[in-house]
Order: sequence, then C-alpha cells, then structure tokens
Amino acid sequence: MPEFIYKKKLYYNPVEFAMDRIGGTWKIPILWRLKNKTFRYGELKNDIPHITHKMLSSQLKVLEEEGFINRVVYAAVPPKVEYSITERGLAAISVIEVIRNYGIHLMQEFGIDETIIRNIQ
Amino acid sequence: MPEFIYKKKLYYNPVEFAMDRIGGTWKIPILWRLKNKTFRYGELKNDIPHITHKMLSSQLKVLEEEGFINRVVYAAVPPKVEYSITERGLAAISVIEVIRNYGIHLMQEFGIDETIIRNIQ
DNA sequence: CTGTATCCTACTTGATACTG
DNA sequence: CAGTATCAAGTAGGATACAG
Repeated sequence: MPEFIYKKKLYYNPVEFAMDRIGGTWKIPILWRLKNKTFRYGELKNDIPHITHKMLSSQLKVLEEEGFINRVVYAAVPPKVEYSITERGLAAISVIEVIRNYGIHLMQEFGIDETIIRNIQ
Repeated sequence: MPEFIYKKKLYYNPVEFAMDRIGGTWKIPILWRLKNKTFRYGELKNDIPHITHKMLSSQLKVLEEEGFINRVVYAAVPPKVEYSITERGLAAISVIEVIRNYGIHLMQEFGIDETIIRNIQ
C-alpha cells in the first residue's frame, strides 16, 4: 500500500503530492513573482491578471502555512502586508522552471502561435 | 495579453499547459508504467490501484489523441489492445522524474512516514 | 476484453458582500 | 488595504449499465 493521506486527501504518488503543494492555477504565478522581489498584497493583485481577491487571499494563506512564503504584517492604518519567498519556495522555483520550459516546448509542438509563446510571462 | 486558448480552455502560462497534458490523477501512473514496457488494457487496469474503468479508458484516449502513447488494436475475439509510449511520452517521463524527486523531497520535509516514502511506486 | 454513455457527488473557483 | 464568508457555476471523477 504505497498510498498515503495528507490533510485528509489520499495520494497515490509523489508527483500528486508535489503538484498539490505548488500547482493549481494561481500558486505558480504567485511564487514566480516573489522569486526575486517582495510584494505587498495589492501589488500582487495588480500584477497577476485575472486573479480574484478570494483566490489570491486563499492561495497566499496556504503557501504561507506550508512554508513557501513569508508574510509580514506592518501595524499601520491602512494595513500593510508584505510577502516574500522562503528557502522552500526557492526550491520549488527550480522545479517550476523545468516544468515551464517543458510547457513551452510542448506549446511549440502543439502549434501554439509563436507570438504568444514569445510574450508569455 | 500573454494568455491563450487551447481546446476551449484559457491558459495563463506554460506550466498550466504542461500540467493539463500530463497531470491529473491518472496520466502519470499510466505513463510511468508504459515507460519501458507495452501493456494491454487489462494489464494496466490490474496494475494501477484504484483506477476505475472509466478513468483508465478516458485518460488513455486523450493521451493517445495528444501523441503521448500509441494504441494498437489486434483484430481478434476477444479484443486485444496494446499501449506503448511514444517519443513525446518519453520526453514527458523525464519531466515527471524531476517532479517526482522533488515530491519525495517535499514528503520528507513534511514529515510523511519514511516507510511510505521507501515503498512508493 | 475493451470502449462508451449516463447519472450523481464532491471539489474548485468566481462573484459578491461584509469586516476591522 | 487586506481578509473572510456565502452562494452559484463548472468540472473531475466514481458507480453503473450497455455494446461490439
């Protein structure tokens, strides 16, 4: 029985486990931006196209709970909260880069317009 | 506008595109088994724990349609169908290996039982 | 043996509103 | 400015039945 449970979810292999930590639609755009810069909440919100308030908020929360990013609250009115990447987050970035390069390669194989590929963030 | 549409779905980055091709719960267990061996349908069904008939069938279909595996039908009664990996599928395997190693590393960091990690397929 | 279709459930995400 | 809660919609996946 090689499968296991983490946070009430059943996993069959390490790939699933990894992609639940760093995958999904929004975690990668978030980590990608924090790679070499600290962002305030509102800056991330403005910088990531299409992300909703709810998703940014919830994804930041789990990324912090699972140790991929730091959250620093400044006691001020209005509130100021800054997010930065951790060592664990940086380790994820190097895996993301591999998947990203592979994704670009696949997009070319699948005939996605070269203009789009060149402009992809 | 760096985003694009493929098969009626909107993508924001290459990682999403890649993970829609080779991700999900079942594609990786399937590709992983075809890595260095041809399987009949029923052999895959028996070898992959928990997979349902419907999911094996549908995932094999899209993996074939998108060029990651070959499907060979033998004209016999009862039917015999063999699946094998393609060059494109092999390229995916090397990315899967990277994610897989990272996943194992994360599982250790997150305190998953070492016995489970050692026995993971 | 292999493949497809239908129905149903659970989960993820978006829209919106409310809070300190 | 940042975070949470509620509700609705869409999608992935399981159970089951039927077909060649």
